[in-house]
Amino acid sequence: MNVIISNSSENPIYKQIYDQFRNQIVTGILKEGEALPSIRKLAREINVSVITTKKAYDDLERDGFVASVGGKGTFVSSQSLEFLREQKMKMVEEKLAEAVAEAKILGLTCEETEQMLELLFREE
Amino acid sequence: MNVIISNSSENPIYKQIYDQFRNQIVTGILKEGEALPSIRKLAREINVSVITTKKAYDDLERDGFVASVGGKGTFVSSQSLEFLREQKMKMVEEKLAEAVAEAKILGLTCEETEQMLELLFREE
Amino acid sequence: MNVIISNSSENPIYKQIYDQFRNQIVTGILKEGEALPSIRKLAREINVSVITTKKAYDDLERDGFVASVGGKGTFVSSQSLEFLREQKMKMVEEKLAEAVAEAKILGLTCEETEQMLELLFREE
Amino acid sequence: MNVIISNSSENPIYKQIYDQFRNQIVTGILKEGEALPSIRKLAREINVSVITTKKAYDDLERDGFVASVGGKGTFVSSQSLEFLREQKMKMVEEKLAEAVAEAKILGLTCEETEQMLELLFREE
DNA sequence: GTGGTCTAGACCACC
DNA sequence: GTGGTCTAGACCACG
Repeated sequence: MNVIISNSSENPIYKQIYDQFRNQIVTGILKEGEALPSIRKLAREINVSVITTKKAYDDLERDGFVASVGGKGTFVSSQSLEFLREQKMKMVEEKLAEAVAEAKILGLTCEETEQMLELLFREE
Repeated sequence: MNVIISNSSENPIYKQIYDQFRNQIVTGILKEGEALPSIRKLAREINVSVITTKKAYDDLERDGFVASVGGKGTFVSSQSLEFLREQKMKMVEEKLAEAVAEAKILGLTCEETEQMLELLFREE
Repeated sequence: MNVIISNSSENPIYKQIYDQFRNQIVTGILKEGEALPSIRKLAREINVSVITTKKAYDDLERDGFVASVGGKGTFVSSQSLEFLREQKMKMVEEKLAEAVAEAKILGLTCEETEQMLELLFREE
Repeated sequence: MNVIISNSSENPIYKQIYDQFRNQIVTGILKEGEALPSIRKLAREINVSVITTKKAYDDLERDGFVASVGGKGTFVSSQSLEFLREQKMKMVEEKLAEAVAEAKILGLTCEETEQMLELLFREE
């Protein structure tokens, strides 16, 4: 199973599930047409309520990453590489924008911030 | 009044108050020894409950930015420039680390991420 | 219920709750992973406001004794015996330091103070 | 002036004044019949309200340490050495009792606590 | 059910 | 006036 849940995370469980599948889809680990585990099977394996896995799958479907087929299962939607790339950029950009906003407020220069970014990239 | 509250923000009100005063302190807008508005005056002006402003001030005190003196008021603590600089870095680094983690997961290179950062810095 | 509140105590109620849970944790009566009563259940049982029990739990969390998990409950954190022993020592030392300061001001010798301590220990 | 006030102390100002005069009396620094500074003079010198110094003097009088003579001033009461010694012991004992109570709750032995006391005595 | 947040009042000690 | 504490409700997200 490619989903790992942390009870101590600040993120709600349904969001953790959502994020991990979305990441696997945009990075190509889960490919177009591939089936996700059934909500019940997943719920059993990671020990959460079916309601919780259902909510994660609903959100994935709402955002166009998967499609539910009644009585069959849930499958990765077909998407252009373009779309996937855009999604990736958007996800990083959101987080990055917050950091930049903070840096601006605090009067850090672009160069200082870049140095921090490089350090963080090399780490770990 | 130097505090602006957004009810539609995902951040709780007390956090918004906390953030804004913390920003003003680390950037030197509020200086050592200066008084913050009283919890009741602030509560009145931004239309929130006293308990909410109190919680923000409690958190600021816990983190060493201000000191509350019963019957007197709440004042910016004296702290080294060192400390302020460290705080600034820490605040940006936290956000930046999230962005970098996301970028790594999605397979972006350090250079690509830096380009996005530069763009965001120039913007707006 | 292992919590007893005195309205006539000089300590605020949230502090009384905090102290009693902290004591039970450092002495091992409450063990790692064990659940504390929910803030609402506790509030009902000892007849105080929810906000008061919440404040006690917040403080316990801030000091690393428990972890609150939204929608789940509040649980004793895992911590080393080392940490617990240190906490114990710190708690007694704080009070003892006050007594020693007073004794010094008043010109009592170490021996005199020790005798008082022994008497107090044998008592009751 | 033998009174020092700390605005950052958790003790209210009137209590700080009370404590310092009481200490000076029981240790014999202020002797029987000696005059305390007038409430107004003291208030001016330590920069607090007259109401505050008045409250401290009232409490000292209530507890038998000084006597106010209308239009004259405030003077240290005559007291037996016996009484002073008892007061001293009582003051230390109160603080010590708290420490011992805490130590007992936490399962520390008398010997362990004595060792801490000795350490604290030698320090500083 | 749980915790997280918030409101609109209130009383107190202190200055 | 100030901060410190408390109450008795309420709504929300989460499971």
